[in-house]
Amino acid sequence: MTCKAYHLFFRNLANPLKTKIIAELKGKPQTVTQLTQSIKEEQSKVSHALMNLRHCSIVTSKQKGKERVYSLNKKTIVPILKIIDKHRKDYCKQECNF
Amino acid sequence: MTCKAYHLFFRNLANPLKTKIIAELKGKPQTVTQLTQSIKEEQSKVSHALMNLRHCSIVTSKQKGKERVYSLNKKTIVPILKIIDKHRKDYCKQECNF
DNA sequence: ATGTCATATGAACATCAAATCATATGAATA
DNA sequence: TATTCATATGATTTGATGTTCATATGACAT
Repeated sequence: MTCKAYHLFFRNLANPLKTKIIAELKGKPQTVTQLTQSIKEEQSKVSHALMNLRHCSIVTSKQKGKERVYSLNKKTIVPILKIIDKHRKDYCKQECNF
Repeated sequence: MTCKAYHLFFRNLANPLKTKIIAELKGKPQTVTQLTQSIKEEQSKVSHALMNLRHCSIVTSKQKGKERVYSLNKKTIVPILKIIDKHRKDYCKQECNF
């Protein structure tokens, strides 16, 4: 089992910043600036994170004027999020608040 | 979204050693010694990895004489592995061999 | 063409997790 | 209870990953 891209994929779900972004994009597609505002993180952090997410096809982007709009690739992510929720219910106790 | 246990959970899937162990245990429950042999990794590495996996309820263990047998918590993991496979097919190209 | 807004990139640094190594615990058996 | 086999644990080193900051690119408007 040595699929680099595969491990990169899950590293995104192991990272608070990236899951914050995923959660935000679950609501609606957003530009980088919108994201930085809604999750209150620095622009370059967000851009770096989005780059990783894009490489793993977790998000897609399209140019719109001088902005770039990022969308969640729901096809792959939504089923995973469901399992996350289930697992959280089963095994995540009081220390959780998301 | 600040669930520590949740991110710990996915860190396991982001780690080659731990996914190797998961893949091995998919076949059948095994002792630590069996695992170290089948995946050819050091005992303490395997033990440390198993501890993490256990904390996240990805594996369970039961004592059997002086050995300890580890089993995969298939209820949670199998659906995730299915999504992994699908994602691999969709987005993982030639650089993958697992 | 220049300026401005939006985003991306690179390199240096900081942080955290994994590997390592030595040792401890625990169970069984003589 | 001393010994051996099996596994776990702790401390340290190492290595990878995220953060930061400064700067570059790119698109649009003037």
